[in-house]
Amino acid sequence: MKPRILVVDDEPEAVELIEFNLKQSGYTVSTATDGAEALKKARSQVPDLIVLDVMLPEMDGFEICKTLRLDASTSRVPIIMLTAKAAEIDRVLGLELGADDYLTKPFSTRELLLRIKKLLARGQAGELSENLLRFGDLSIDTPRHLASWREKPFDLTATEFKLLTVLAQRAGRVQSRDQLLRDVWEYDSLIDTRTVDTHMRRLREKLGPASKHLDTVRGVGYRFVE
Amino acid sequence: MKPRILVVDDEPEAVELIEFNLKQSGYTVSTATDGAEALKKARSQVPDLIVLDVMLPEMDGFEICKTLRLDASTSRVPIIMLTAKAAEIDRVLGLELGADDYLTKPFSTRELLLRIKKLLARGQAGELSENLLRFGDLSIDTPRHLASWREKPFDLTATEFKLLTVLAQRAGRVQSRDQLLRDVWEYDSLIDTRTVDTHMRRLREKLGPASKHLDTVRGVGYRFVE
DNA sequence: CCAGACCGTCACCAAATTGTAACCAAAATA
DNA sequence: TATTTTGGTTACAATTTGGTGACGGTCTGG
Repeated sequence: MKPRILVVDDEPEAVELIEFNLKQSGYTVSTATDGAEALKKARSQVPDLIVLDVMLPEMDGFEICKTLRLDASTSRVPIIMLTAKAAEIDRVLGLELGADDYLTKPFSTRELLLRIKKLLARGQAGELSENLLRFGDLSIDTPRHLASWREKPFDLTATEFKLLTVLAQRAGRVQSRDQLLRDVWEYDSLIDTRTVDTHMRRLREKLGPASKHLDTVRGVGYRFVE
Repeated sequence: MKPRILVVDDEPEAVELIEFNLKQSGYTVSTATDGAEALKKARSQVPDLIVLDVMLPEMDGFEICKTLRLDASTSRVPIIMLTAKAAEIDRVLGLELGADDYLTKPFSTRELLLRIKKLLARGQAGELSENLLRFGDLSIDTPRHLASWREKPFDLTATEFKLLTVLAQRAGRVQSRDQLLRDVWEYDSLIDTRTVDTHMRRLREKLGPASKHLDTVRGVGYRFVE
């Protein structure tokens, strides 16, 4: 999936130049030449990154940036500001505006491409790493309470999801049935340890091909393998 | 594209005066001299702004304002109220009516033009983005306390609206009942209660087709899906 | 003061989930 | 090979969970 980038600048030649280079590099590009158009496009199809010139007629880049930050859907889109004056930099990157990077004109295309690449990478890493576990085609998203195989979610019950999560979080290490009972069921007492087996079966059944990640270690317990 | 403005006043001379000045300033103007006519015109071709006199025969400006706010297509049109008494101002601008600005008669034409310009500018720039959540046909406008489906507003109570808002703001992430109690009801205590469920039911009922966004995650809580 | 809106609870019900036991197959052991 | 141990599988009853309708209390605008 090609990342979508919105380029905003009031000078058509500048836009064209950037657009050409970005497309060369494999991005999908949309453009705008004034604030209203920029906001409209940013909202109708939220881009993965925005390149935004500060100097614009009517609504300037600062305004646009601030506005985008206030809107839920666009508040996290990385923004690279293009600015003429070095003096503006602090404001651009500071809390008030919260742009993610800047370039002073004139800038080299290579430089712009590098910054874009960096920001896109950061976005993908940061967002996913924290609460999202990924093992090839299998992904587990804790806050959403969704586990999926190739983006197709499984229909897991609460216990099954927790069991899978606990195992995946300790991927590689064998977990005894007692450990699982403690961590998944939060029982002090001794419920039948065969309960774990039954849940493992159900989990495997629902996971289908993804159940290859669930190993039985005979005489010990279960293990999640990558 | 010239902004369209609807002027409503029962005194023909007043209407004429305003109309003349607005046209001078490059606006397209339509007029009405009573409530029924005003509503009809406002609906048939939604204006970009309405100048509305409070004192009108039969249906007064308050009524019209309220009615316009309830109608999907006109609920966001900025309204400037013309009022004789300073005492009415609170009510005009408050939540009940939600006019966007007011002028006490007599007023200078220059003043009116300034207010109009300000409101129209706001409308184009910030208004839509600021605190407006959009999920396909469903939109939630926090400051206006208005949630709507294809621009048709729901008739939600305060609690229902807040519940919807909190869920939508954390779209995707499951919220436990305890979390919802804390964030929507601002309870500290974790009393066992079915209150959340009941409100979800009422909310779903009112949302109709839009309730497809509201997922139940059995054993965990509720989730707003996009 | 009253009617109506709004809200928190409760009781009930259907459905989903879950723990357990009984049974079977495979692996380990002798 | 026979026996024992371990884990998989099936079935089922008990429990949990959430949806729903109803009720009474409170607040508010008229």
